Amino acid sequence: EKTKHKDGSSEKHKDKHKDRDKEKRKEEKNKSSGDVKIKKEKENGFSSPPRIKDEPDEDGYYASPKEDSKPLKRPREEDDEDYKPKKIKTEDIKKSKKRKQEEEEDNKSKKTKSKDKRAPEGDNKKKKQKKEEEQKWKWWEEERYPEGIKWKFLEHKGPVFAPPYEPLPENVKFYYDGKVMKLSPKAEEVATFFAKMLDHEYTTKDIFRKNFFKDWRKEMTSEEKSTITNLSKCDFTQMSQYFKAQSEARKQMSKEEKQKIKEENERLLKEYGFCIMDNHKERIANFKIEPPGLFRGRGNHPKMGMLKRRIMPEDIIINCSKDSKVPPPPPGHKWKEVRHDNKVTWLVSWTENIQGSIKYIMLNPSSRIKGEKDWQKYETARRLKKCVDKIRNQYREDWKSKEMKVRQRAVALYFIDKLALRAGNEKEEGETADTVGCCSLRVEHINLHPELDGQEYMVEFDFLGKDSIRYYNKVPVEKRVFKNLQLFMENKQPEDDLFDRLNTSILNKHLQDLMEGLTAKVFRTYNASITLQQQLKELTTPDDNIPAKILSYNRANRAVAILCNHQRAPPKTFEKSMMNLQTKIDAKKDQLADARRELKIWLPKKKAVQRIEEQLMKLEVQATDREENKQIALGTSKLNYLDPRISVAWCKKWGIPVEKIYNKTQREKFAWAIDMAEDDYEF
DNA sequence: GCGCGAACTTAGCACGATACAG
DNA sequence: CTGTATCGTGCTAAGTTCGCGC
Repeated sequence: EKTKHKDGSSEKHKDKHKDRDKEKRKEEKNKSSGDVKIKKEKENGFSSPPRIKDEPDEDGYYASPKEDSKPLKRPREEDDEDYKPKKIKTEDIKKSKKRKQEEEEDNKSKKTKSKDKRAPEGDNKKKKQKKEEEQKWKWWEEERYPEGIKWKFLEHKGPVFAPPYEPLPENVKFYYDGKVMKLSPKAEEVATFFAKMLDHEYTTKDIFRKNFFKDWRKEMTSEEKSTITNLSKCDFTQMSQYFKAQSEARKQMSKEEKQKIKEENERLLKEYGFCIMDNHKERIANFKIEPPGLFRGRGNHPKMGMLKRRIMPEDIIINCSKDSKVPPPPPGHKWKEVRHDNKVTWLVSWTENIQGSIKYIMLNPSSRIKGEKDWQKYETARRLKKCVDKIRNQYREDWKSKEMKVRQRAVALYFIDKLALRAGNEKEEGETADTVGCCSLRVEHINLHPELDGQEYMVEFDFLGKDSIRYYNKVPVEKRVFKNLQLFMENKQPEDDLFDRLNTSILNKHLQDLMEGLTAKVFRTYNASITLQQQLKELTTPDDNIPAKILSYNRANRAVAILCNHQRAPPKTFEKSMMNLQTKIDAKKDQLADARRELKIWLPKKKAVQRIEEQLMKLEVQATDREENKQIALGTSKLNYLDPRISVAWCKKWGIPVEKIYNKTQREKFAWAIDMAEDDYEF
């Protein structure tokens, strides 16, 4: 009975999606065809990491032998316990009880040994060697604040505003309907935004033009408004050429001029790029306010072309501590508000005019406040590791449930787990591009094949996900899942929701019951990290040299990127650069042949031959790596999904310098992991 | 339980800086 | 030394999650 659809559910959804233009959507992003598809299929084995291997081994897992010798002072989960009693909120107390049972033993063995760094209020180290100390500050060895409190002291200089508009020189003309027309400053500024984009394809798109023109007219004087009634009669070519010349001139600048600009940027960074948070100087991520311009969303965005207005001090909310020096607004201006909220991490905020959402200035990933959160994220994923088998068994049971919503939840969770899909919140139609995640999948996004490519129960996914990146995948599923999907699709239109009894809120609430802190995205983190760990084990050959090992690392990384569908447009110069590399390889081969010939005559050349062999090998590895990486982006997973301790441990185990894996910025972000992970770290 | 805003993480791309080849 | 390929960074859009008020 209960598995039947509610009456009218189909109707409701039909209505909701009625004017979506399916065809356009399909066309939108076909860049992900060909190679990626093939690779995806080839490496699909990685999509569902081998379950058996992942089982935590009861004894060895929680306490790794090395842990004792480490001054790991703040085992996260323990700390939580410490702080919980102080909390007032009933919900937190409930949580803490639950957690106590579940995982008290985790990290138990980690002793807090080193004595020097405890005091958080900046003691003896405050003054002496300040710079060096700051650079090396190991926040991960200090105590955390109780949950909810983000800082005690915060001082900063406020944001850097976009440079003011510089009117065009007199000789740069704008023509309307063939006649020269002098625009008012405001109208001119907006016109220049359009002129700068003239070469982009999207200035030819109807929506873009319509949105732009509407917003442009708002900036015009009434006279301009009455004259300029048709965008197609506007001639921006002189403006466009002027800007091209400008950017050309910038490139041609002398060394001194470039140096001057560089110095100016450094000055800005020094002055505005840092804040003081709790006795430490921390780098700010985005201290510059976004300049005005024309909005270009990703994919087929209904608001493309709209004017992103200039942000003024009067729009700005400053957040800092009461006892700090409040940054002064620019002369003649006032802040919208100054507040002192230490329950949040941002320093500056304003409301943006396209979606009406709030934008923030926050700290750099290397900061304590971001790093702690990142660390915590991976600890949550590791907790999932401990109970993932139970959860998997549970959702498999739920496939048989009498209740439709339980079945839908269980199938959705299966997708999230197996395919690392995103949760998929509902989106307001007409506000953003039409993209979906798991819970918001529609019937039209999947195709069921009882048999395909020689496999049974195949599901073919084809939809646009975050950033309108296409997700295309064919996966075999269990019979029960297949049957359920058939049931969910019964009597529905293509534009109806596949999971009509489910949304992210319902799903996450359920997950919360399965494990504290569990949400849909934890599965992505967990599966990404466990895949990396498992792939590294599988792919690393002990006898390989360093370049070959790094290729293995990149391949493991790639498996994750494919799992998470992190694509990129193939670099514009890809073919060319591959050819260059091939040329080099051929040259190296010749050189090797020559050297070998000489060797026969003159034995001491042996070393030279070896060197050339090594160089050749390096080049070949590089070529393979590049080819395999054509449309895969490794950065996103490396930065957001892979527990850095896995990579650090791998580097230590095989004697690979960590610089080969992480560049400077990444090493700063992952300083905590580089410092604490030993070669035997287990995710 | 729902809708909504706030806060914070995740995302790809453009472009400038840097390395490298000629 | 200069032009070009590659790499790193900045930018900011687009997600997820949480908590609040009804």
